[in-house]
Amino acid sequence: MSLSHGILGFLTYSGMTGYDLAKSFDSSVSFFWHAQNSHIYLELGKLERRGFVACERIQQTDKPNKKLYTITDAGREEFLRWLAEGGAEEALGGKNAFLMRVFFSGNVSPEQSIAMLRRFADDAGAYVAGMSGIPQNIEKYGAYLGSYKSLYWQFTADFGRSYMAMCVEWAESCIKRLEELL
Amino acid sequence: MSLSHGILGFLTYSGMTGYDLAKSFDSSVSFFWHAQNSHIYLELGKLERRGFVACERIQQTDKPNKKLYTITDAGREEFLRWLAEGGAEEALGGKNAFLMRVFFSGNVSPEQSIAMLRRFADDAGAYVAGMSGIPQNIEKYGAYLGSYKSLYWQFTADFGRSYMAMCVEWAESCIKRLEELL
DNA sequence: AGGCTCATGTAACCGGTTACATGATTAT
DNA sequence: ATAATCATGTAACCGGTTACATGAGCCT
Repeated sequence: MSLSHGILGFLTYSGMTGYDLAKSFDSSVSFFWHAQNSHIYLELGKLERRGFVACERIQQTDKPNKKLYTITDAGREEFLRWLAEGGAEEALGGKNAFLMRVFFSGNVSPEQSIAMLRRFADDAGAYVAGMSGIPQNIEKYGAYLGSYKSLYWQFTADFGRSYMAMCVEWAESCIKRLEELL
Repeated sequence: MSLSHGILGFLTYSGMTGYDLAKSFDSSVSFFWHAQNSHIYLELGKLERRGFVACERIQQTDKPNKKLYTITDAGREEFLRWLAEGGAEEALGGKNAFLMRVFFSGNVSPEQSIAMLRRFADDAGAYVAGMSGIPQNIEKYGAYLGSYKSLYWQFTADFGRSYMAMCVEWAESCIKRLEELL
């Protein structure tokens, strides 16, 4: 149950609508957590039923009406509890369907595998390129968040870049070894 | 639907029981894909209903009776189709609950974050240590699989090691930056 | 008129986990 | 005796995805 904790996390910054939350996810954590808006609305309902968030209906004349969610004391408590609970395994023991494909690629030709790895390396490169907007975002919202909080944002972005770089290096070395077989 | 394709992959090597498959997953792909035995049995049933595997009941006197599953032509076709379909995004856009925690760690003290990152680095180190048996396994089963197929096994193990090394390096550098704040 | 942003949901489905449940045979 | 290995499953649940469905207001 992690999307709900992400929602609580964003709500510690300020009250938000489901729509706002979807945008926040998209502009800051999307490279390691993609959130469907339908899922966000679902989770907001659950969080409200559990008393972790409160909802206020806001009438608007210029735009459609909306529901503003704010985190409650119980929600804050739950959020901090989640932050403190260990869980490094999550990043380690995770499923990787791509590696499953690599594992069984002995069933296809080196040429086909090279093509797959090539595509992988290119995608990883494109991913890094897609992250280029993050520093701007960090600077933009960082002033509002404060330098301490934005430092952690920076950390996650660094992780993403290191990971992608590692992927590219790994794929290139696999390709080299396969090319020796041609 | 990826466990089912993993099952099909193992069945291209030889006919197996659900029990055998659980052991195979555990001894070769567990560091990037953990499979529950209950789940394996469930998927075998589905695969049989779809005609991708065939089942033969085998009576044994020395051990409990068992069900031997073999891949069908349709299964082989589906397996190759899956291998060919792209999907590099799977390794890239995946969810990472640990990074979610890092992202929001601006809500706790540097000391607490350092402790979390320390644990993460240690866990990553332990993970690499836990992979030490893999080269032996590759050598052991590699002779049976052939050098071409075991090369890909090697690739996945290399990925695991590189990833863990990257994690350790990243965590150490985060810790250093946090220690400057103390 | 057409497309964009704002705004909120429902329903069906699916892959996977957890907990539970059983029982034979072999080795110590 | 008892632990380990061999062997197979069921049921409830849960987090998440996909597809569907709606509609106001703003800008060009």
